[in-house]
Amino acid sequence: MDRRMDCPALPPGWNKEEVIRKSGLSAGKSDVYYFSPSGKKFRSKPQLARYLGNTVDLSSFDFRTGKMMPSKLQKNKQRLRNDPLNQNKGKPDLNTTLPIRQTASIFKQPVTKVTNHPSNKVKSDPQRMNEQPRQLFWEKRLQGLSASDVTEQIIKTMELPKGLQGVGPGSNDETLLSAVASALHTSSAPITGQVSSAAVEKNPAVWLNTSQPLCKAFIVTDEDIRKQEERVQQVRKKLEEALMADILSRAADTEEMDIEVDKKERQRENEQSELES
Amino acid sequence: MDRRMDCPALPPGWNKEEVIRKSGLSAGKSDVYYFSPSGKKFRSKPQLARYLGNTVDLSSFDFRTGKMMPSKLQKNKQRLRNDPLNQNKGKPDLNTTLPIRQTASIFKQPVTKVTNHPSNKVKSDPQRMNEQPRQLFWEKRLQGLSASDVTEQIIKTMELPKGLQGVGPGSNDETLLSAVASALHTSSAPITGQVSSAAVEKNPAVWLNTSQPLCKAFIVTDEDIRKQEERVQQVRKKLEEALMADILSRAADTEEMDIEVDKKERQRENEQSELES
DNA sequence: CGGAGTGTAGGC
DNA sequence: GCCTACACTCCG
Repeated sequence: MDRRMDCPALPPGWNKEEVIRKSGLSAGKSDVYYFSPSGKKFRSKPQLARYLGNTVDLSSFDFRTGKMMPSKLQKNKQRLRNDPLNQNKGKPDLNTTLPIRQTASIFKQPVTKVTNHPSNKVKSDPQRMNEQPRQLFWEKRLQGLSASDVTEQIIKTMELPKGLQGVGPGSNDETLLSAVASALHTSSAPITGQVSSAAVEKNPAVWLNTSQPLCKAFIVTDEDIRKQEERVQQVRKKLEEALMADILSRAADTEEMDIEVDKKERQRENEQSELES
Repeated sequence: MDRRMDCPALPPGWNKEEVIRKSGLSAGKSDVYYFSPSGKKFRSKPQLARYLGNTVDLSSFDFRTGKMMPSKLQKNKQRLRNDPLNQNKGKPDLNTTLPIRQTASIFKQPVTKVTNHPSNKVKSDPQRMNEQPRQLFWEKRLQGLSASDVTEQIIKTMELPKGLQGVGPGSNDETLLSAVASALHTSSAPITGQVSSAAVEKNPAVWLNTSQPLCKAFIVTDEDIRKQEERVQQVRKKLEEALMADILSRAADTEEMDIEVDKKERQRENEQSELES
């Protein structure tokens, strides 16, 4: 297969290509590439995962074949296979698994799960635990960047509440947004802004709090909170509708696949009990 | 140790490097690599042995530490330890072990051992048992190659007896030598040359004997054999002198090591008998 | 396509 | 269980 083929395991519009090496020590081996709907080329699973973030779960995705391989999941959990409590074949149990926040953040976002059992934990990214030293005004490196969705359309910038104001040289609405967004993604500590923002301008080395973004301290009113809750409700409703439509449109394919998987698993189990009897 | 170090157990010019794995499931473990004088990288003992052939005896070589470990030799012979006949600590017994021809051939050379017991065998390389189809005049691919020793010094070419003459297009002394040497290394059949060498030039597809080198048939006289025997005697004497000098120069080190090994073994045996009583 | 770095089957 | 030996990935 030397030409681009559809790849059913990825979202619609993604293609896969396999190119055979013609010479050298590795002649006859092949390289696999994926192409996003907009044509961007991907050469490895980490590269793909970086791009898709957690919009797609690639943990069981086999890059070479382009298929989901349930066997890959067993790497960290050999234990689960014959567990009688575990009849849900590979799908995570939403009642016992801690979820991951479904944003497009480049970092996994912890979710606090509140129930009445003391053993509940918060998932968090261990890579973030060791905080690194930072340059003063390091957020200025983010100037000129803009967000885009998976089809590479640039997402229009966001209106920030009037209460938020930047701090530091050359501060404007764009850098303010970057600074606040970065702070939300890179620390789980509360964001309070720079307390002594007048002093910061005069002697940043002394007065800048590097664990806070380049924005002045601000007040969040009850009214702010109520408005935000309303917005979240609306967006969730839209998400629900989109997910329902997607689930319905895939139902036929998925059902076929599940039936095949079930058949094979049952067969294997039968063979096993025959051996044991 | 993350930088290339000299490795005294191997020929001069060989280096050893140890690299710690930085990430992944095996983080903290290390990989050991060797580098030939020309810079080729070796990642395992079998790979090293394949390259060095029998120019170096690696049977007691410990790949991870880069040292000769006499204890490694005891793997196949726990039984011999307390044998009063066995005072030669780990050196192979030349009376019972079949030797390997000590040439620099890239292939192991079988040695015929003639005694009066019917169970004696000839060692041979199983990789060579399946003979491959060959191109006519395939030896021409060897043009321009020259032999070099382990320190990469090019070895000056060899005077061939006047009786030997090439056959085929563009034949000269260099290709003749390659052809004869290859034949000696790749087949254990007698080398007789091309019988109908005039006919070969006219229709090689019909008259060329591909299992023989591109040289005319020749006569080996008794005189040739006597001269060659004399040369072999002389070279063996030089080899004996070199080996003696080497053994003497290493004696001090080796003795120290052997004493340590013996001490530990005796201690272990004492502990063992105490446990058993 | 090469090669450093990591994964991993199979031997002990 | 750990290690050896080599396959493979990923990125230059």
